[in-house]
Amino acid sequence: MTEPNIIRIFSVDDHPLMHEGIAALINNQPDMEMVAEAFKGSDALAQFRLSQPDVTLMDLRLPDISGIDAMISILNEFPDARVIMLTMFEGDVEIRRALKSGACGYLLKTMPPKELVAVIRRVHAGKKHIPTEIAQNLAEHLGEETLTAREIEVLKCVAEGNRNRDIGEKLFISEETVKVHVKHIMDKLYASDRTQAVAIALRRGIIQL
Amino acid sequence: MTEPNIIRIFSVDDHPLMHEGIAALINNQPDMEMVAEAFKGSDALAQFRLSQPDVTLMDLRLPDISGIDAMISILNEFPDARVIMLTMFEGDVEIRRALKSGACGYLLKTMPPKELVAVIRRVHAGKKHIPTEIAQNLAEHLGEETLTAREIEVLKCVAEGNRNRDIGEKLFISEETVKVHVKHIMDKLYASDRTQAVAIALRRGIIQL
DNA sequence: GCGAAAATACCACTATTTAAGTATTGAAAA
DNA sequence: TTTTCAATACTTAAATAGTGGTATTTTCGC
Repeated sequence: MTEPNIIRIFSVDDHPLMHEGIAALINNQPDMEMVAEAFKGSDALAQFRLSQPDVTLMDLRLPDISGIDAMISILNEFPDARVIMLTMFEGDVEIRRALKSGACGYLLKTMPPKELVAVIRRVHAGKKHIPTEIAQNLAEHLGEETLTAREIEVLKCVAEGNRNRDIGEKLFISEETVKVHVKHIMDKLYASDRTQAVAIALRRGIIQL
Repeated sequence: MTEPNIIRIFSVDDHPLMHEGIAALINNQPDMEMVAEAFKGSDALAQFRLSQPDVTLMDLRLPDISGIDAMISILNEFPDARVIMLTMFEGDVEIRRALKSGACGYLLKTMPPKELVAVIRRVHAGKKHIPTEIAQNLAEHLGEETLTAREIEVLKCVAEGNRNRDIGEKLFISEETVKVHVKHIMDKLYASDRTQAVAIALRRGIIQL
């Protein structure tokens, strides 16, 4: 039914125009074929089941669930699925999470089309691929400690303008404990105060608005 | 040289894939034609001069200068240019600035392709177009006061984690004056503290990281 | 089970921010 | 030209945040 040696591609993206662009590019390659499209994370698994693609291009930011979670649900059922994360730009935290969760590549949408098809071929051949641009960003924060789940919870409250006392009440812990968390957060993010901590966390994708 | 009644379109976007998508869409329309492309804001004016398009699609976020500034430089030389701002999503401040600077429309990249071509036709016919989605967002912040240039300067320093005293030294004003500015900023943004002020300003596009 | 890391709590102290006023100056707008 | 707005400066007092300790409990990986 399908020709041999044709790389079957599935694209998940909520931007119809980006879909068009990717499809035009893919279908111009003699060794590639676009076999399915999804616009929402919740449709991705079903579409994957139907089309059984060789390579999946997954947008990180989707209207319903995160592209990473959509990928995880696919990998859960199809452990051999090869997924390339395709995104505008996110902080190092998202990249790390995507790779740790099993992504075979992580590409910026600003890349030249040639590079995209090259990476698709590499990934299809069983390799992993991270562009130097992104690898550099990863390296910058390599030795740095990551925030714990509790610290992120606290940081979100801080970003909402809550006082330490109110954060304590919300999370059912004492104000003193909140202070300790905030101090650890500032230390880990190299922030001089809570305000800069929030700004840095937003830039790095640790929290979102 | 060019057929009559064909809408000549110029696209400025730093995403090659988006370019492809837009071009594919445009060239599929019987009454439209893609006549030029630019990937940087600094190239936009020169390309415009060469191609003299009917409608320009301008990405807000470009690698070098802002899409708004690129549009302004075009409108400066060609006051009748019709520019549609095309973007992922930005805060209300950017939208306001784009429209005030002379944009004929402001579209989200998440829109269906049909809508894009419809808006291009409307704009080409001399109308302005803002989708309800965006109009709503604009309305939300309608009566709210805008920050002065000085307040934005101060706010940027706040976001960088500076103390009021240090901000004063940086901007050559007294710490007391900084306090007044910060107070006004918080009042205008309905923030309970400087931290939330920064978070809100980032979301609304008043400052960027 | 052991050791490490995380979350919790308390104390005491200092630094900083925030509130709520008044007031002067220059520039822009009506 | 008057009026408004923005920026500037000051004071006082209270609230909040940040620092540096110690210590207990739980959870997780080895």
